[in-house]
Amino acid sequence: MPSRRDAIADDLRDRIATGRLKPGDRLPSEAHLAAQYMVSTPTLRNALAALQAEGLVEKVHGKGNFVCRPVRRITYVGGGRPPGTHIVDLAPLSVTVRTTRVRARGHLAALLKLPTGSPLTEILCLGHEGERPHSLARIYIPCDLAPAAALREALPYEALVSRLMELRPPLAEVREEISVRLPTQEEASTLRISSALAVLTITRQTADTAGRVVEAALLVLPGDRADAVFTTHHVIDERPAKA
Amino acid sequence: MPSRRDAIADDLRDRIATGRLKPGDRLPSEAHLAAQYMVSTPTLRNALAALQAEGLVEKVHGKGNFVCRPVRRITYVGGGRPPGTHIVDLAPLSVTVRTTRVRARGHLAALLKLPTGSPLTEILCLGHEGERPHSLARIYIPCDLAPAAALREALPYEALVSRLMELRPPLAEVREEISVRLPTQEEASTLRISSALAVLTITRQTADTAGRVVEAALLVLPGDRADAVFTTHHVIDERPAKA
DNA sequence: GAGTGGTCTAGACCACGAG
DNA sequence: TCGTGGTCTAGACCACTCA
Repeated sequence: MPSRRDAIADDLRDRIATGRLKPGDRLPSEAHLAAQYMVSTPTLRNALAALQAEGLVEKVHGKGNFVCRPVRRITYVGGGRPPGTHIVDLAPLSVTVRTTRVRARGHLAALLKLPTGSPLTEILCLGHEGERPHSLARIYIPCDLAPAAALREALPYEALVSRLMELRPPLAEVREEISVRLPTQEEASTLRISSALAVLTITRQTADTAGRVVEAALLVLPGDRADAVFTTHHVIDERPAKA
Repeated sequence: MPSRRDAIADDLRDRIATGRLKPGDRLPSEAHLAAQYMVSTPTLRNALAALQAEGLVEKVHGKGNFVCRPVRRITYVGGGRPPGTHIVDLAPLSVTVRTTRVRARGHLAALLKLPTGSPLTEILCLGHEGERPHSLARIYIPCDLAPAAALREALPYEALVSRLMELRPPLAEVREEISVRLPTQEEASTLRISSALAVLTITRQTADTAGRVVEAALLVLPGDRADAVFTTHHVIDERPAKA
């Protein structure tokens, strides 16, 4: 037997799917809905929490619950092909960039294969689509490969990427590790997502032909709208069936 | 000001992190904890729900709340290198396999680039580690490439994989699409995870040298213990800076 | 049957947003 | 100020597990 919470969530999902509730619409107040479904407020709120975790409904304190606009999906394309933006390749995208200098420590030092304390340039990117932020990237580069002076704050994102291309030796290997977790409180507020909405994280390690790690990137993408795609080409089987 | 729920969750997290609560331990009953923290049961349960979503605590109806054993992380290695298991490469792993015949429809047909209704062999894999299931894979192969007769139910997983290697033409391209979502109710119960724990899904499309899709795979991995890793090698820059 | 978690109720009080 | 959601309470009743 489905719980009332699930029944209500299903009904609301259906109302949204069939367009009886349209994107951007404000739902009736929780008290109203609770009366309508003849349940108590906590039960109704539980149902809404489910929809919220699915990214269907957005709660705004003091205003109400709103049907989320169907989000344009963000596709992260893996493998870091030399030319081309690599964070996200979608049109109406603005990226806020902030560059600072930090020092490698802990996990980051290991990722870059540098001793703790090595100076790094940190590039903080916040991708936007219209008003809504939708991706967060922290890129770390050893200072000698990207002196902060060469990456002025004022540089727009596109310029920054091509600047990096010039500065760095040709890339040879990209390793991308993907995992899922709940956002930190900071990430949730930066991305303006519910802290119950899981995020896709990509840890990217880029090495040059000599095997030196020239960049480490930590990307955080909201799980409700992010995909990652990897395409691997197998150049002709050189060693036919070894095992 | 942190809510009581968060304060309690933080405290319990800390108790687990510092080993005052050990993996496998049963927590005091909810009523007991509620009294201890001087909150009502719903509030305490909210705190536990947070830990549950993080995979730190497992609730067992009628028995109690238990600290999860630190899960061995599952690493999915992308790029489908010809030899080698591709779902998961960890040692104490048993896979339950079930083979059936189905017909392509909807999304699946598109994925395989086959007309709707085409006969397929479905291979259902459930990866285990000890008692606990930890990965779910549905693999679809056009029947002519893998006649069900050739893949008998009795085949263990390893044998099945090598059998497939023999049957199919050499693979040329693997496309893997990754996303995050909440598990379906069925997936949650099959994997024995909370339905609030996001899963990592991998949709893998494998094509042969002629561009024909020879396999589609839908993988579902619990978000609290699954990673995916992709390594891309850039063979020498053949076309130096096109754009 | 005793103890556990699962679900739900019918309120209370606070914090936020807008007029 | 008023309506909204955010949090919390102190119970009730049911379902499951285990002795």
